[in-house]
Amino acid sequence: MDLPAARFRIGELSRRTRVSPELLRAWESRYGLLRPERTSGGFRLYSEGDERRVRRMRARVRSGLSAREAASAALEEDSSTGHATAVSPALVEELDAALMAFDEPGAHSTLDRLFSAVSIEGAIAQAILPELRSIGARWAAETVSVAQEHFAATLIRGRLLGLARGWDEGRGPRAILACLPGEMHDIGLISFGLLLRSEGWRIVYLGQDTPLEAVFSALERSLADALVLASVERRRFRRAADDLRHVARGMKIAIGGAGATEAVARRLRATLLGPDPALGAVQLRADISGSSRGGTRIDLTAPVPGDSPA
Amino acid sequence: MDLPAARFRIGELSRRTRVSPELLRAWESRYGLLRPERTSGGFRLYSEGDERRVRRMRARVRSGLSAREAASAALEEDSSTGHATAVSPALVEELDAALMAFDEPGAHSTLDRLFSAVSIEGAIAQAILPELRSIGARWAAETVSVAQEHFAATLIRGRLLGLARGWDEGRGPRAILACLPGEMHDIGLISFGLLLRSEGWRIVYLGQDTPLEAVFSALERSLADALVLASVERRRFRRAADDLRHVARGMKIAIGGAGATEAVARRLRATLLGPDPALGAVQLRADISGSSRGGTRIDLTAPVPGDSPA
DNA sequence: GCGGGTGTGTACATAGTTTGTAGAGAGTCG
DNA sequence: CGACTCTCTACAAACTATGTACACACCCGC
Repeated sequence: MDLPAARFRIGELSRRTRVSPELLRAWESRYGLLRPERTSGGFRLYSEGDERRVRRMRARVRSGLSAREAASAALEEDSSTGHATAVSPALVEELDAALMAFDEPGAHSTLDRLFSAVSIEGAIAQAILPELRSIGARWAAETVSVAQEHFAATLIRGRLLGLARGWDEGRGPRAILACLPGEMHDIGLISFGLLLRSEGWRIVYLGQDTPLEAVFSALERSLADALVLASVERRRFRRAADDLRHVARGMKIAIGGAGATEAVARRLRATLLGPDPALGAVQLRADISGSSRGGTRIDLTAPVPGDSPA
Repeated sequence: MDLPAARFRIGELSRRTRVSPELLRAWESRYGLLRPERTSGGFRLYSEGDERRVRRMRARVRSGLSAREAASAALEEDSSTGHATAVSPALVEELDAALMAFDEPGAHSTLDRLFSAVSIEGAIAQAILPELRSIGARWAAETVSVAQEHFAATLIRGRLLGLARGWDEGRGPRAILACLPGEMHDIGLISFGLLLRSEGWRIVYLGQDTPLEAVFSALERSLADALVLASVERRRFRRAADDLRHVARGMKIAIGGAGATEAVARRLRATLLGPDPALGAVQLRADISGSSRGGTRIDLTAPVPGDSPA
């Protein structure tokens, strides 16, 4: 993972983080956020670590902190936690072993270490979702029992929900997340919400099996920038489509989960989210700021065939 | 995700607490409610502790105290960390107000205080279950909307699941808890689990919609002393009865939820749990140690008509 | 009931702070 | 040479501090 330390200049950092070069320099001189190397001619040379620090700073600012406080938080977090960027495969194996053995304390303690070793988002994207996908695959191949699958999904859902606090605070754009009526598979959607949150969004999470009435009510209240709907079954989208269509006008809608197809997306004038939640979060941000272009699908609801098995 | 001591300015505090900046300053100068740090330029910098204090103040004001008394109460509560044994009705009212107003941060902060004021079990038995029952009643009377009910149930389920850690550790008797296949109403069962846990039991929690296969698998592994099954619908018990009957031999079974009737209990040779989880926990302990006496029914799954509404 | 005092939330004017952005002029890189 | 970057300065918008004023409700003694 330590590649030969790629270095890039301010324009590149600006493009990657969507923070203007002027502002990057201001953050450096005012708050000491960055301490880039220099070329012999004096150009700044940044590393990926700098990029992460900028992202953290930006997320804090979006969550309502002043620039100065955001910078000091981003710097502090930098030094305090020796956050690795990659999850050790051993840890994922350990998680899998605990889940397969119905070892609840073991699984929780592994998850504790996972979350303290890397960011929550990293843990989700690099360990939890891959593990769930792996379980799903083995379940399909019948090398994992229904009981094991159910245990793993229930434990992980509880853990993720425990992380879902203060979702709606701060200042970023706001997304409303809901599973369609009848849909109980919510692990993918919760993961997506956590990743979106780390991108600076505020989340209004409506959960499993959300009555459309609750969706409308949330829309009326919350000045949302986007509505994200998920279901593994296409018929749920079809059933809800008519009611949702007249919402689609003023509102950016995104749909995900195995039931979300291109046809449904066209019908609702919605963005079709791809199978990778991390990419999906970026995609949604891009969509909001203008260009609408369907990328890969996000598998919002089915990292495990039955995360709430039927 | 817990940021290191984030400090924020008055506008952010205002947004978080929904109290105007003018009023925050007035509360500070008039009652000394807050004592924020200052930037070099003189801007106030608040902490999360300040935020909590404002929320407490606001809650007291809403419940009828004068501003001056509310402030002194909020300040006092700050210093006294002593565990009360009874939940203050004001706190329950505050929880209700936050839930009905879709105020997620407010609800979480009220729950935080609830849990820190009394034990988790006390909070559940004295505040959360009554509140859920009250919402259920008002939902039936149509003074609470589907959206409100769904919001409250989803938030509280997430919170309770977050408490469900290390359930299976220790040395007490062990109970396996599961909702029958298809059954999604699990808030009552989780509450029951938490109360049972506080009675010293170890809990194996299988969750919503548990395949019978997962139940059997857990039984084989765990040397359990009791099996607790819940459903709001009688047909789920009927459907599962045959498969469960031959389990009933070596195992103490208890059933609860609106679908659990005396007839079903007789058929499964199970104990019928009453509507009050706290009593139910005591009852189950008594049953295990010998005498089997059905008391009142535990409403394991329906403190809210649709805690996972369909 | 009725004036006057009090408690409380809100509004405003004026001054100062914070922060993102912009431009000039010179230098660097490929 | 063109595109990019450097430093320094400036500036405007948004926010905040302070102090004062005001509207309204409530309570009190009469």
